Parts: sequence; structure tokens; C-alpha cells
Amino acid sequence: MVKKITETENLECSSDVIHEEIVAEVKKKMPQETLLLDLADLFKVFSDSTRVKILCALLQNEMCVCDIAFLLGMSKSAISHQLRTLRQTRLVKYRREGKIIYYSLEDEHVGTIFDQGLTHVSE
Amino acid sequence: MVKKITETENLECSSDVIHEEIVAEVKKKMPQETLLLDLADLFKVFSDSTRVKILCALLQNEMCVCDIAFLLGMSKSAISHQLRTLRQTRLVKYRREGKIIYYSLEDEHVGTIFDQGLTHVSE
DNA sequence: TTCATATATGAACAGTTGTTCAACTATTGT
DNA sequence: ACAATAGTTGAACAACTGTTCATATATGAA
Repeated sequence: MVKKITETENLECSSDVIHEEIVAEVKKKMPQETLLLDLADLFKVFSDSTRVKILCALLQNEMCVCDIAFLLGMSKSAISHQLRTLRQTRLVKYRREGKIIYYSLEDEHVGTIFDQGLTHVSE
Repeated sequence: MVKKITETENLECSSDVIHEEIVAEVKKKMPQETLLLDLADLFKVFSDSTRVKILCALLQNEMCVCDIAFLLGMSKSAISHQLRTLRQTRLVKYRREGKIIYYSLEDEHVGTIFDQGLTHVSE
């Protein structure tokens, strides 16, 4: 049952394209690599359920860390860590009022991307 | 410099909400948990640059594993593994023609979500 | 049947990620 | 000045993820 390794090179060499012309044309129209990396990174932020919940909450109201932690039944530290990610990717902004820091969405793009995903999921 | 741990409970207990009413109202309007989990899972598929590139290529043309592997300069095995993920999440479909298997996008939602992300990234 | 090609797949391994824990800063009230 | 509260942060750890490697299956040609 065990097949012997054939003597022909098994190098996974990339020379075996099948449809060269199509590949060439697709390659021409492909967006820049960096753009695609950024795109993946953007979706990566939306790929964690905690962050999704936070964004979903902020879609309704600005909120402080305590409130979000209570709403989601998680530790303030966990929420704070995730808010940092959301801050760094410029998806949320904040304002301080005394001891309390209020977080809110940076722009409306978040809502749009969110809705797109939701309509895809719920069908 | 080291602060002593105060004798008050440091339990990260969830009882310290600050804006109870807002939290209650946000909670009421929050989508179902399962829906949010599904949403995160959907975005998770888009969160890897290899998968993004594959989807971006298929947005233009149906392609076989060899061609995609050559286009992206990666091993066929790596591409095949990712295509499985994309198959399982019903984002791509395939048809066999002899030894070759052609992959293409399952529906147009992919393009829409993609474009939404792209417009956000490129500004 | 035997070989070559196109693709799939399980195990292993390295790299990444989310949460917890313990400490920290910043602000307010006493 | 001191204590309490709101939030941040670095390290540690477990869980997850993507690629590679070796092998497997499927198809067509000889």
C-alpha cells in the first residue's frame, strides 16, 4: 500500500503552471501586496469575538471600560487590552472625564463593514 | 515605590458598573451571541493574507491549485490547505476537469466585503 | 498495470494571539 | 498625604493557526 517515492524531483518547484496566460493576466490586475496585507490586518481586528462585541456595543453608545467589562462579563484588564488593539488600529477613540475614560468609534466605516458581514452571516 | 495591595477586595468582581442604565439599554439591543461569534468567524477567514490573495485572484478568474501556487509563489500544499478552509466556510466552490480542479468564488458577497475593507484601508 | 500529474491531508513545528495575574499610573475625595 | 477607583501594562501561559514534509488519493496516458 505504501507508494515508493519516485525518482523524479519532488521539489514542489514552482515551474509547473498550467494556464500561464491567465496567471499572467491575473497577476497584472492584482492589487499591491502591501494593500492586501493591510486588508488582512484590518479583518484580523474583526476576527476576535471580544473585539466584535466591544465594537457592537460602541456602535450604540460611548462606554467606559468598567461598563464594557460588566456588559460582556469579562475582566477590565482583558477589555483594556482589546481596546488598545482597537485604538492602535484607529477603530476607536477615547476621551477622559475625571477617572473615567469613554471609548467610542473612530468613524462610520466600522458600522458599514460590520453590517456587510452581518448580512452575509445571517442568511 | 512598590504599592502594597490594599485590604479591600481585588476580585475583579463585576459589580462595579458605572452607568447601569446605559449598559442595560445597550445589552437589550445587542445582537445574539451566536450571531456575533459567526461574524467573528467570518472575518477570521479574511484575516490571513494568503487567503486574501487567493480570494482576490479568484475575484478575477477561476483557477486551479497549481496556478494559484505559482501566482503567489507558494507550495501547492499550503494553497490546498487554505482552499480547504475557504471551501468549509462556503466562500469558494470547485469543479473537476480531469486531473485539474478549478476553484471559484461561491457568491458575490465576497467581493462586497472585500471592497468595503479595501476602501477603508486605502485612505 | 504502471507512471506521472494534480490535489488532498495528517502530523509536527514554529509563530501568533487572548486572557490572567500582579503590578503600575492617574485622578478624585477626604 | 492617603486611600479608593478607573484604567493600563508586561510577563507568562495555553490555545490556536499556517506552513512544511511526507504520504496519500484520483485521474489520464502509455
